[in-house]
Amino acid sequence: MKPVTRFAPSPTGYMHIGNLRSALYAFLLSKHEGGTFILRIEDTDRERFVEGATDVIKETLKITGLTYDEGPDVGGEHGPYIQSERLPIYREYAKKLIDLGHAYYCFCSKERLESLHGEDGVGGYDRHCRNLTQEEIDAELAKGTPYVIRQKMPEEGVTSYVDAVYGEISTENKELQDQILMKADGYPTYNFCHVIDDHLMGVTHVVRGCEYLTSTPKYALLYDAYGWERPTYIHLPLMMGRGADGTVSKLSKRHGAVSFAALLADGYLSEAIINYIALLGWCPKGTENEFFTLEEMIRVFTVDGINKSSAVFDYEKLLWFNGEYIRRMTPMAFKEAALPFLGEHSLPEDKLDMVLSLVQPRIEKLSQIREKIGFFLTLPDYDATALFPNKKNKVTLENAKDLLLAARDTLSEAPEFKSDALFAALGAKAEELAVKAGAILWCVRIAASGQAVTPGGATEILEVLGKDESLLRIDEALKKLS
RNA sequence: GGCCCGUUGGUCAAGAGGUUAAGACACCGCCCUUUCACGGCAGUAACAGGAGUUCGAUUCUCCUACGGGUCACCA
Repeated sequence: MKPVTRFAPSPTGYMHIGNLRSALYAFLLSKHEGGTFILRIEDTDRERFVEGATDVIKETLKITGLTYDEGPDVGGEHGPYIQSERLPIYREYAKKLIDLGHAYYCFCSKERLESLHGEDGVGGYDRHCRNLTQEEIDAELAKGTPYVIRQKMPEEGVTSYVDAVYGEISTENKELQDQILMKADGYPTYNFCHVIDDHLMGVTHVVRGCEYLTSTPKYALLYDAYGWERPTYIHLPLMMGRGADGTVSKLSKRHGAVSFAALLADGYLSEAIINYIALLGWCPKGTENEFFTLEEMIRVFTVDGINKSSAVFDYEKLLWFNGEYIRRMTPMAFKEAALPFLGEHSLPEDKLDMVLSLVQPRIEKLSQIREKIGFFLTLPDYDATALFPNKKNKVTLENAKDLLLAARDTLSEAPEFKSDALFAALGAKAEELAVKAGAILWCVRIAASGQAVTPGGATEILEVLGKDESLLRIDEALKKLS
């Protein structure tokens, strides 16, 4: 039987990369064996519902290439795929569970429930309504008392299941709370509806974060109560973030950009993000390669490569991955990706292409483009006495002016303002003056850019600037040096 | 606090009783070079601690410590 997996996010308005990784693994697991990947929207919390949030989810899956076979917009034989549209189903199954003796009505007020909790907020339900008589239940129902439906946990014994990653997980049944299955507002809780849906949708492998590791026995019990076959559970190690104080905890906003959209906006590439998070908690067998397309991941993905211990999200390494991906882009692809990050500029098309080719190997995320190319647009105010001297090229404040004057002569006579030609001409000039080519090139580059570190060498910068602007900038430098 | 899970260099990680304990990021050095970056080469750095089991434990068991997760009418 081919595996059926699902990604079942809540529409919270943004896609956390931890969630995205869960989606990725679920996708890879099913696709590795040609199975089915389902998208299901878990929107049963009406208070947290965010307008348009479902679109964010769909958009993210589209960009990343995690195409789902069944879901809200693509349909499928197990729909609807939005939980708020499945309410009658949950009611039916809740009723059935009561009849089966594994659930019961609870009429306790929220006030009463709160009084049960200690000052630390920890404390469970005292099962007050667990043993109401049918008469008492009917009376409350007739009165219209608001109620919830709770799962009736076994009072003794042990419930265990085998997780594909963590192995056997056992819990004493006395540790299990009679958790709420149906809320007073008629909506189901996650604890209930995800089980119903997973079963009804034929999900064979439940892939999710390991924050569910300890509550899964309760879900397993639900499967058992209905007489359904339990799915294979695959809990994933958590993605952690390191705070400024050095402590680690579940990756959250205080650790930096954690939503897929925020990462994109910061100039990270979708492919790089996917590649990086794939390797956070999973390691392909039999290869040291770290670069994978989605197709390659599908081919090599196996559950036994999934790690048990949580992993700290390392922005440094993501940045490195991103830089690698940027360097591997075709000039055309890079241009397309870079355009939204360029901002206002006056570069003509041909010059823009050259600038981009200079910048592409030197940035690690697209948002770094602007600062890199700023000097092309306007010459920064710079301190000549600090920038010109350079020991390696034997440039001093004293000879810089002469070198620049010589360069100016050469450049003003240059028939063609192209990098290669200028490089040759300046080289010849250096030879004539018996100085290192580097000396003259250094001076020119500083004058042309006004900064010590630039994308591209001196003559490439000159070509982009053009003859007039280049000479202007050299004159400016000469003024500063005198 | 109860319960559950985890622990290999700063980070991600390979490893499956006998290895010089891989590799990647970061860092450091050198080379290349028209600055920087890229690229190439080299280097620093790890099995949390203690008991067992075993001829032999990073690897198996137990304990401790530390870290994390979970105990909602959130998912």
